[in-house]
Amino acid sequence: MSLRYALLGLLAGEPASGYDLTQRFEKQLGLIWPAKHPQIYGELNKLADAGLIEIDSEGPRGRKVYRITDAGRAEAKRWLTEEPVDRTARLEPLLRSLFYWLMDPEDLRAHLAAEAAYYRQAAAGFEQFAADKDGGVYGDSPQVKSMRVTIEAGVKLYEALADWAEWAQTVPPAEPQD
Amino acid sequence: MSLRYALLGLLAGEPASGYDLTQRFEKQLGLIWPAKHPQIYGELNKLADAGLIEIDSEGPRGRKVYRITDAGRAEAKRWLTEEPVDRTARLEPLLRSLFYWLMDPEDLRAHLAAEAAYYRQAAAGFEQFAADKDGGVYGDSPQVKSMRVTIEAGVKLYEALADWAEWAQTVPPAEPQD
DNA sequence: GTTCGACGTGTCTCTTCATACATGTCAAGT
DNA sequence: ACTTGACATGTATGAAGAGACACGTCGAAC
Repeated sequence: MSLRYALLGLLAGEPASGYDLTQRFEKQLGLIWPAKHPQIYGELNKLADAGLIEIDSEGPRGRKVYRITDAGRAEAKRWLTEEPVDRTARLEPLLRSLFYWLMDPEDLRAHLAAEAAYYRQAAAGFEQFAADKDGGVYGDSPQVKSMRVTIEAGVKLYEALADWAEWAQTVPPAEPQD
Repeated sequence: MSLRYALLGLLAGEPASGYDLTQRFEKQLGLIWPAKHPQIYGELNKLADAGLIEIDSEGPRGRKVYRITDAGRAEAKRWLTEEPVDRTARLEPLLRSLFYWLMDPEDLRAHLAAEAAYYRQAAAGFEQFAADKDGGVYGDSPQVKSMRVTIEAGVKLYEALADWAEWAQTVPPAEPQD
């Protein structure tokens, strides 16, 4: 259900086509809410049928730019204020860590090093983004201010994971099991 | 696919029934990898068909205790060392934060306070768990050592989110939009 | 003129997961 | 004797999501 609101929220910021939105998911939203084009196009059609968005203009190659409607804006706001937050997290890397005792120590060392590197780099990516925002590269519209808050969550989250993976490397390995 | 390995990993630690495993997901794993009983029972039957687990004993009320097989242990190890880590994260609260600019400031304040409280409490839960482990309540088997590592991730992660939600409350609200 | 890469929208199929429904057992308290 | 709550395992249905397949367009480089 969240993808529906993600699209609605993005369109509340500015009109966009399915292709535009797919790019944004790929480049910006992938780390917090991934979505592929089949799902996006499908959901856009459902949103249009429901009258929450409408076609703003059509362009070359069948491009359809959508715009949010008043009903859509109201629905987005309703979601934000009335729908309970879904705090479900599904973190495969943490699930794996529960079974580290099954791994050979050398494999585990390599694994944790890769984990730390990945998370540190992801955090750095968010930080770069934050620096650009703070530097005014994107202006200071309300949307940009909210995005800055989201990015801060990304920084803190991925740094926490990087710190964890580094810390885990200092924990003495258990005897290997078979 | 991960649930399959979650069950395999848990059974590598000790034999358990579907009911036992459901309880563990509810009480311990819910915050990092939720799973409900229909999925668990279904997956257990598939694992048994594949010869990765087998029935250890049967008890009252149709209770079936499963035990991991050698093939299952090998498969779990293969997963841990050969399968690429899936670092996909899908965090609805962070997605929401992207659209905070659509909310009325007073609603947002209340929302962030609730977020901070929730994450702080979740972190405290993990910390309590960690303290028990460190206090030796659960012994110091290799499984417990791994779980201690996982718990540390939980602590760091949820504290990061709590810090974020508290920090976000200090960010001056944007002008309300309609 | 052709080729190539980005642009652009869609369908089909399969897996995963959530929710509701369905069924029955056993122990303990009243 | 009866009721209640925990124990215990399943099925049915539908939504969400991933990956493959499918089709067509436009601009730029060669």
